[in-house]
Amino acid sequence: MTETGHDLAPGLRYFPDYFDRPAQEALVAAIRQVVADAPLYVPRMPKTGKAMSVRMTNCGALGWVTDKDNGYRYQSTHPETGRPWPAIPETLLALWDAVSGFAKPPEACLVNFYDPEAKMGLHQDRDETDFAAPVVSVSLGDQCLFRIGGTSRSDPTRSFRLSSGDVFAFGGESRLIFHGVDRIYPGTSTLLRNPGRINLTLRRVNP
DNA sequence: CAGTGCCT
DNA sequence: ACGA
Repeated sequence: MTETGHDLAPGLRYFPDYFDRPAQEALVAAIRQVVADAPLYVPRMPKTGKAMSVRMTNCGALGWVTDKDNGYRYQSTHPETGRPWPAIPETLLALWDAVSGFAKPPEACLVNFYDPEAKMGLHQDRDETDFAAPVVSVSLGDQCLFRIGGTSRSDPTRSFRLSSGDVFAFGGESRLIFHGVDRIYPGTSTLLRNPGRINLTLRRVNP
């Protein structure tokens, strides 16, 4: 495992190619099982009801969801099936143990599927009740242009071209940084059957 | 403002 | 930069 910490803000950690190809394939198989149980759906913005460009699902005790009427929140059931979210795959729990430095396990794993046109605007992950634990993020499939700023929206930003198997963690002073995905580079990975990218985000929600 | 749509 |  390699960690590139240099030139990154305190609390930000980047592990390029954390997962090798066989591990990525195993992770994709596990995520396919999650999606078979908890289908991808289109999340909607609070108040406007505007569709986001990514499709989402979750695994874990809690999942991050958003809709027009109730906005951003965590809940224990899939918004369309009403069923509890499936368990977080073991590989991801092991990743959390290796990288988070946090004793308690993650409660939520948000699964975001980006097709080639999908984007995610700059935002903070701030719907958790406790920010002591880091957010741990895994990239699978096509490369993307990932942008990170600071804790204020107006802070300057830097961009990274993330590849399949890369892991990013934001903790400490960087737990609440703004971050987003500006573009997907279709055809840059053979991991998935279809062009696009999967992002997995592990979070601790409650203290 | 987890958005869009300009602009350079 | 916007207007929700």
